[in-house]
Amino acid sequence: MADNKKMVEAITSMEEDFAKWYTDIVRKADLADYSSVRGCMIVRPYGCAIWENIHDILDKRFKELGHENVQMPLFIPESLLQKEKDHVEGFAPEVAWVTHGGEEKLTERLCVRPTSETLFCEHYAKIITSYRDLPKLYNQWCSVVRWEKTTRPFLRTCEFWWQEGHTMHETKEEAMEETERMLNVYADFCEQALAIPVTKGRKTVKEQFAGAEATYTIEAMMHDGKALQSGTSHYFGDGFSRAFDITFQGRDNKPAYPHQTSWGMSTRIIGAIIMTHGDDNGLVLPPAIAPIQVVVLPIAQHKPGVLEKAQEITQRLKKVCRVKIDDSDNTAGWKFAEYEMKGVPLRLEMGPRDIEANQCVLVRRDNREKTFVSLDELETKIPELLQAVHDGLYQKALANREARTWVAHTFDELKELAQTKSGFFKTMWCGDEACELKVKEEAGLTSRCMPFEQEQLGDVCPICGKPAKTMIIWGKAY
RNA sequence: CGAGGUGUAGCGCAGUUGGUAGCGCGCUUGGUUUGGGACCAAGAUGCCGCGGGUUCGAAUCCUGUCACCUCGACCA
Repeated sequence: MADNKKMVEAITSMEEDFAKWYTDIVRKADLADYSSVRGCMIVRPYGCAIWENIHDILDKRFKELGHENVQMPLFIPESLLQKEKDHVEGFAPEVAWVTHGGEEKLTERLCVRPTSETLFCEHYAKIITSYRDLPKLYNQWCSVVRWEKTTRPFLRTCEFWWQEGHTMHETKEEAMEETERMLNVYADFCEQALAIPVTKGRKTVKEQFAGAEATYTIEAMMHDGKALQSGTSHYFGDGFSRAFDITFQGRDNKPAYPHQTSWGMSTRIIGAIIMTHGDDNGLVLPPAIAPIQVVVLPIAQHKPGVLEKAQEITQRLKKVCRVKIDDSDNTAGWKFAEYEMKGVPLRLEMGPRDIEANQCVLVRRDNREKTFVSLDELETKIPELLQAVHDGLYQKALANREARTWVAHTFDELKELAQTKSGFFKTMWCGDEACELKVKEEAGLTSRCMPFEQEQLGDVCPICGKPAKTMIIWGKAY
């Protein structure tokens, strides 16, 4: 049996072709499909369920911190988009334009929102008049469109789903605190819900968001050593406020411009989950966002009592986890492979022999470790094992990041490392964009971030020899 | 946007010097099965990516176009 050709082709191994492995998982785990619209994906129910879980956790957290949800228009009039110079320059090359309504040509083109700063600002100008109106803490869940040239499901699609928070504050300090607070929300979410370790830091001016004064990022490392920007938080100062003429009367009775932030996390994070935890058997999902946390597989289910017992256990477990029973006619082996492909964190096997012994087998997805558990102890054992899977995933991801983090003290060393290794490359940096461009040209690396957790690796910039201002991480990014 | 590659059944693919399309899996029906992708039998499924052209005849040759993949460039 085992010697026969596999009935269903396995996915490409990571080692052989990481990019193909990735798309194999997207398709075979039923996360997403291609559509007839270039660069746009169909998020299938299983992928959608993951996104809904991400949504629910983040949304709850945002609301705890006082944010309110709104829905803005899908379209932005051209004149509105153009109000902030840097912003429009950054986005214009990749916006989609609506030029007609029915057969009639529009007097002004409408762009399909690539992000909604301008819409929020236009609205804020109307509703903010006094310091008593501040802060305004708005968030929107929606999809946006950016006409990307190269697309890959989840990682970069022309349309993607996200949340965008847009807040207005009385003072610079308050806005900067908000920027950092939301970055921390993302970082905690990645580590505690997704089991993805992230590096928090600031983007260089070159990599900063169009129109922002400061952009902060959480950078995650994928299994192949490439970096993925997993969430960003921006501080805008009062640039947009001035451009959109948003003013309020301050406590001192004088007019003032509010200080603004925006922050976002998108469906791209699903790509991060795939590439951080996945293996050659398929997807591996962190329990907190897994649509199915435990799959119950009755073995030899036609034998008397088996199916009934499995259904009874499933009902019971609904109180402690997201559980699904698969009582289809597929063979046990088929089901094992199927739910491994789908990344279900725990599998519960239950056959006639188990039932006789009042036990079942729990198998962890992350390491396939089997545990025999008494049916009376499931309610305590399952949460423990789900936690163990989470911890296992986090530790594995962390170990990969540590193993692929390198330090360079000279430019030659950096170039050498870039040639032979993949991952994060730490160096000191003088802060000049000229050096950043040189690293890109000669080492093929871009700056990922200047981490909040700094290390003193030396006194000079290894690229130009001038005094160093900061430690920076270089890498290749998705 | 540049270089290269691929489009044939739901999926993976074969299809010779042009002659009117096939295999495996999946799917449907019935039966036997079920502790690592089961077996037998009988079925259904094709605008050969799309548009032009050459030809008596095109999946096959020419041409245009669209999509996807890889590597660059670009990108919050």
